[in-house]
Amino acid sequence: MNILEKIADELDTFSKSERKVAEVILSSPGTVIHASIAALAKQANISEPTVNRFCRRLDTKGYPDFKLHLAQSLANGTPYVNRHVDENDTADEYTDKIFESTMANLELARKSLDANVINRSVDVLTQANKISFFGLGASAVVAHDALNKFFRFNVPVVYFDDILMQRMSAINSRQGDVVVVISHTGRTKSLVEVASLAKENDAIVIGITTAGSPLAKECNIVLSVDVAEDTDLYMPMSSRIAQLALIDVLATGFTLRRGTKFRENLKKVKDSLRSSRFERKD
Amino acid sequence: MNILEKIADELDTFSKSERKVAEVILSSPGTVIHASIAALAKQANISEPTVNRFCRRLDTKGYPDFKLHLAQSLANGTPYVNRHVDENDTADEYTDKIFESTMANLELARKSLDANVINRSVDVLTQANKISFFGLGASAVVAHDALNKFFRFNVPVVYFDDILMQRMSAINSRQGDVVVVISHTGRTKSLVEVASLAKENDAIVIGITTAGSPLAKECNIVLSVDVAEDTDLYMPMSSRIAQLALIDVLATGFTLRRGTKFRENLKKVKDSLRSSRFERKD
DNA sequence: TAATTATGAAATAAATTTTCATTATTCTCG
DNA sequence: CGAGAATAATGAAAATTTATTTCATAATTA
Repeated sequence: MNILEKIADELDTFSKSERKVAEVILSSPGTVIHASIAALAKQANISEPTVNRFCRRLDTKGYPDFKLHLAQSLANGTPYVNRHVDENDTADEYTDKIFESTMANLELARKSLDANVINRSVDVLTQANKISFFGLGASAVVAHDALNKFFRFNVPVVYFDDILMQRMSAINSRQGDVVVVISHTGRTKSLVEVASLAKENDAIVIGITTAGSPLAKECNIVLSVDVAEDTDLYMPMSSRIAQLALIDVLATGFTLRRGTKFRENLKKVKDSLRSSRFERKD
Repeated sequence: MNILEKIADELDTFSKSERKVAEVILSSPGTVIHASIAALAKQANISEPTVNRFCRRLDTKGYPDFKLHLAQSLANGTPYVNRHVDENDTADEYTDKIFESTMANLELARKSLDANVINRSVDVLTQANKISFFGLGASAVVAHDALNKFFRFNVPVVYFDDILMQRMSAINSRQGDVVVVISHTGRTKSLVEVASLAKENDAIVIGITTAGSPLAKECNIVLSVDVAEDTDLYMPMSSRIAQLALIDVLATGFTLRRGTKFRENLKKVKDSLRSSRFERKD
């Protein structure tokens, strides 16, 4: 925990003199980090040893160490945090808030990912005869993106955002096929059914969803991506971006696993697009 | 600027001994903040006054002050930077790198966005009779996502990722229509044509693309999103995520502009999905 | 009122900075 | 090119500043 919060938190447990220092620190931490122990003691009208004891009480090694902690708390001024858009925000404000929330959620998502599961997913994907990506609504976008990426790998890959097509495709799957089912909540009935059908037909089912959800239960491998609830404006926002980053991770793992030759191929795919583009003049 | 970056930046301008300290600091800044000036001097095989002079050179008041700055630099974690995936990275490593690069690029994109342009775009979008989103390849995913969002607003909205459909749609556009054309490079010939056609037919064309690109020249409004080049593995990665965040911003701006009543409507749309979902037990 | 805890003055210790002499480097001019 | 003056860089030691410990006293609690 941030040392400033800690001070605020333990304010009641301090002795009279300690509280005096605490208050001085809380009221202008920015000044304190440049003050000597003598200056701070004077400002708080207490003695230097008391300041020193105060520092130790907060699990620091002494005054200089305490200042270090304090400086770090202050530096963390604006870590990326989920900040909610407000009715009266200007364009500048809501733009910042959305970007920050997105970053905060990516950070969260990153922490929640398990490298072992990613490794296993990559294993499975590299060995697949055919890869299918299924999603609905916002998750359809993620599936669509996955198609775009994996399509370049010259692997049979399909993507459906239509319930019926998904069902039919799932029913027709067979051993060696991999089905990636994407749903943030993991509670969309038809998708859960699709996952279950694919599994019954011997496909390996990878779920990009919340751990413990009904969908997760139907999957062989669950890639769970934690993000804060998408409360803003009732639209999925951060969750899909975290999922997209995960797709990038899987695609990257795939190419790394396939080796150098394979990556030269990728370059060819990219170059093949050149003629459809205006040349760069620089 | 972060003092660590500053040290790295000015490395050439240092004297021999100063460079020694600099290197020790850069290689393990976390240790240094807990070291005394004597310890650091010894570690770098130089004298204490040299360390002191080094600190002053970096515009700090002395060694303790320098440590404070250093601590603050460290507090911000490792600021998100573009780190490229390496051949031999483990799953853990490439996952981290991809997430970090993504966040770094979001930060970049955020800085490059102009609130005025966003405001104008939102103005135009809220007044549109019909909104079209066009993109190809990776940008089709972004257009797809935009459809998903704007569809909820109960506005006529379409999305095409097919060149011919895009052309036809563009030709049929009329005054009051808004066409949003998405392309990171802004050099895809057919999309530039589509933009130009739409403009000729009196639609307002908003481009989500790089400033100064051929596409940008055909647009009435250019929302330029700067990101570092997508060099990794020859696939668009960061650019599309920045674009998606921008779509979030536009959608948010849209709902804010439309007012409270409108947002209640959104909630209804969301609630209408409930029956297709498994209930949450908690 | 005794026991405990909190506090500060003074002494000590530690760390940092300054001073200054020495050494290394760069520049100038023959 | 090279000697030597000028300048800059460096470190040893002293001085100073800062932090910590010790211990006696005051305040609080039991």
